[in-house]
Amino acid sequence: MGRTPCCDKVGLKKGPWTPEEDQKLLAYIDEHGHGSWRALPFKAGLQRCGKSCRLRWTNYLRPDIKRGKFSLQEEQTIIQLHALLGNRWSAIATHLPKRTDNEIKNYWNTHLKKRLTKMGIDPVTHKPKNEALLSNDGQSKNAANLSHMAQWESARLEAEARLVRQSKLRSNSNSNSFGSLPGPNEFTPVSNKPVGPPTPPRCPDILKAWTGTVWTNKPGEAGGPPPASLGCDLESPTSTLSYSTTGIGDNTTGFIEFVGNSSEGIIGKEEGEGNNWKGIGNPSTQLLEFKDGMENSVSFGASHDMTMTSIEDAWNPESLGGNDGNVYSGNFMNGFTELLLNSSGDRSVSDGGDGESDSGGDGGASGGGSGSGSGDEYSEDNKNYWNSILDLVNSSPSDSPMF
DNA sequence: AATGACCACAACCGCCTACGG
DNA sequence: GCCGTAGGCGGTTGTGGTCAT
Repeated sequence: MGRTPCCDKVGLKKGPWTPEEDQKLLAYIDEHGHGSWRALPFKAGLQRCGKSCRLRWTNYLRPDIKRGKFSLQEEQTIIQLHALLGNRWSAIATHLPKRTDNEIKNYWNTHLKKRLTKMGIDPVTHKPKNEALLSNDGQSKNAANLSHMAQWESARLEAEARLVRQSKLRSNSNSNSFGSLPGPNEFTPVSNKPVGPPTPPRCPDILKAWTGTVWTNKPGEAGGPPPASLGCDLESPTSTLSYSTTGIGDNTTGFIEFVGNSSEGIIGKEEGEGNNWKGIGNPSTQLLEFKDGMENSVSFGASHDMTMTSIEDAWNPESLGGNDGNVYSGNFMNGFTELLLNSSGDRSVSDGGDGESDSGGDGGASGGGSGSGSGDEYSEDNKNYWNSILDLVNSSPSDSPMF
């Protein structure tokens, strides 16, 4: 409040960086690390404020930044994560290695947002634009469920970020060489301030849990979850998940419990605004409980490889509006991606060569989002859209850096 | 060729939070 | 507990490039 901007000092340069300035900044950080950003400009001989230097470094000069066009998969990931997290660009960026939050934000605002709008999908809610006109019943129920899920994942990411911070604080044994590159938002080459090892992007566990809810069979079987090699194959062999609920969205209590063996500590948030986080346990048995205002509660742990027990009520096919008992009946590349790309009209699928045909059927927001149509169509569109998002999580290739 | 509209992206601004004294 | 500082985050603006007329 009322703090003077760091760039108010007379004589400090603003605006685009010159190659010379870039060179100075690079050379200085390469040799000394950035240390205190405030002191850096003077030491490096730059007529810039520290904040400007930091931004230039994190958004442009950092050696682990990938520049250029976003791949199809990156686009999918951004959309899917945005549907879950909203405009939390830094959180989204943690799932897109080598991309900065600023870059993702810009790309969203200039490309993806428009594309979704074109499709007739509200880029904020990721729902069909005039869904508000639709009747309630099952659809709003579904939306409520999805909203809940998004809340969970959002809260989980928040907790995960805390975990990272804590582990960074604990860690004091790693150098800051440029050789091993951490995630985009974790690169902190401070010479005298060791940082933790780069943490690989982690699987959004809760999404797996969501998708898991509709697996009716065992892994590998038809209707069952994909084998570990297809999803996130994270090493936490003793992790378990138990879940019981009488329905998300009603006033009874749902409960998920993750028990893991991660070596990381316990994280938790207590007494949020309307949401309560509770950290329970020790490094070998972690529990994180989330309660929302509706007395639903979910517990997370920093663990993976969950085993689902009972969850039908929350995420059975009916609650998602499916009739065939299989939410994953659509192939993502043939569904959501095509839907997206077709509507964009300015891109072509270049990888894999699939997904170019089969435009009929349940093609989601067909017709470029005409904005008219029956409630049933919207119901289908909405369903397909979200299913595709969930599908993406589920169908990420094993070598995907994202999940 | 000139000009204006539009687009893409780098950079800035202001607020918030964590942290140390 | 209070205060000041540093750093992070998300929204917005500025600027250069491209396209259409």
